Amino acid sequence: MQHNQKKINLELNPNVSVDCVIFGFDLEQLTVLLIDRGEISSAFGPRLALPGNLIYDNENLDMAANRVLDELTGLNDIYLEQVGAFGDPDRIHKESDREWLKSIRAEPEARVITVAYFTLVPMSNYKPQASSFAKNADWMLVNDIKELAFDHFEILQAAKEKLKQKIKIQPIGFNLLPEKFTLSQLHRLYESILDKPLDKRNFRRKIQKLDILTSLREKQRGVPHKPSLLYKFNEEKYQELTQTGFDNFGF
Amino acid sequence: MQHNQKKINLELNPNVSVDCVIFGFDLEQLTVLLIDRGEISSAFGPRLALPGNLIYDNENLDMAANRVLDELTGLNDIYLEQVGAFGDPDRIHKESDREWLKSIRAEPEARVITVAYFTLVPMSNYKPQASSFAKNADWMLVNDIKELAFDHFEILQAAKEKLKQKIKIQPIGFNLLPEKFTLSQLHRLYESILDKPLDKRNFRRKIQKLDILTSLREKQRGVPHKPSLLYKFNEEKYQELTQTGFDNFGF
DNA sequence: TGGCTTTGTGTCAATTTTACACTATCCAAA
DNA sequence: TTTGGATAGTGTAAAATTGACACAAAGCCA
Repeated sequence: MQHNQKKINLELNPNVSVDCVIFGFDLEQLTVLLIDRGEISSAFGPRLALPGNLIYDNENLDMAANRVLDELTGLNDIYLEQVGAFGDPDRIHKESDREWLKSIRAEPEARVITVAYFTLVPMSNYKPQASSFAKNADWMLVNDIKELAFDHFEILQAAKEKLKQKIKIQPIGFNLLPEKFTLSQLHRLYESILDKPLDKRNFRRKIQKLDILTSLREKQRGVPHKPSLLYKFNEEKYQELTQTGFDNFGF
Repeated sequence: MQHNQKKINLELNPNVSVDCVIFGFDLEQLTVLLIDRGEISSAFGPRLALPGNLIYDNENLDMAANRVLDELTGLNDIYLEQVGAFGDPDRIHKESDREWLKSIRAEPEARVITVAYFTLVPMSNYKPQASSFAKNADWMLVNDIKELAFDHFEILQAAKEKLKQKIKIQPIGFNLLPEKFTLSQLHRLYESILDKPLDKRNFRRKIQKLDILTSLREKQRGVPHKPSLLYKFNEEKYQELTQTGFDNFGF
């Protein structure tokens, strides 16, 4: 999908940007989509950054996040949720970041507030294609990331927290797992996001009780061990729970 | 440094504002602090708005929120938590809002993204004093508010949700109740925020189990009914719970 | 055939939740 | 002084939930 540039032909707003934290899951590990800013930024600091850029004056923030993500990585039509606004005046303090901004911005010294968004997608369905000022765009293991441009590492931490909270309150997985999946895969998904081990039997019990799974009369094939039963989501229940949530606490 | 930033730093950033949702509690009901924008805005729409204004180019968002709140209402030194960013291009769509902006802004038509903050304070300790473009500033019952300037009603709803979430996860009340308070007062506090009745006995049991209350050997005086025992917070435990939270769910 | 790997399953004790009703104590008014 | 009005304070039993824990079953492969 190409965005119609005629709709967005006003000026860039020099003071507001959006950044996207796109988490990916490949049935094994949690990753995040980063762009490589190339040589210019490499002299003094990290080349990697979250995909993000200034917004246009006439687009809303959600649209801007989707547009920017598309422009830098080719991913589009993704539902994004807000993490929050980040706007320390000195968030551009690394020398490498300043140099790089000079190469891509009309007003590289302008004060910028950024609004961060996040989501979680199945890696296999989204093959990033770098363009614009992104020299490369690829999934990186979340737990391997130590440093990022600007305040992006801080934003990543905040997004991880949001994701952890979200998974405790809403079902996630519909789009992340294949249509037919095993309970072990769902189990690994939760462990990856919460970043801690969960008891197998207790996990299964809890999930079953939510009543969002339909057991298929079908087994895994070709695995060198006992094959797992396959399940699919009960879409109706799933949607319902997405609305109501399954908050457990609460006076 | 290519050019001198000092001039710019003293200017308002025309594109970014902050708005504050200050909830108040008076041992009875939940209120929110609003400003009256006066006659200019009244011809076509609501006069009431959340306290908010543009940020300066060299202040961070948290500081800006505190400054703006102080300037408009006289309240200061309040810890504010972020709700999120709101930035529809058409958030200034009411005629009354446009007219009003013309009277206070250098660039009344500029696209503005606002970052909303919220907190909860004891009403009795904070007596708002309107100044700047606020003609008046006062506490209004949250449940009575039907309409506000710009997208402030939407912001208020979001802040209410955040507050509900927060109260389920962290102790709130230390600053809201008098040093010595009754369990009924704490009970009303929770009911006001969650906006639903809570069973008295179950509420008391749960609170007691948190072990943050110290029972005093002292009774209420002068009430026309059985006097309540007074309690105070165990500050140490309270601080601890503020850090760790008391999340209950969770795999 | 045996070994490797992962699946799938049940129970018990401890804790937590929910629903529910009556007596005690103070003030004020008669 | 008595009475009525108002709120405080208290316990229990049934149901649901949590957490800890171990072993047999099923498929592949060498």
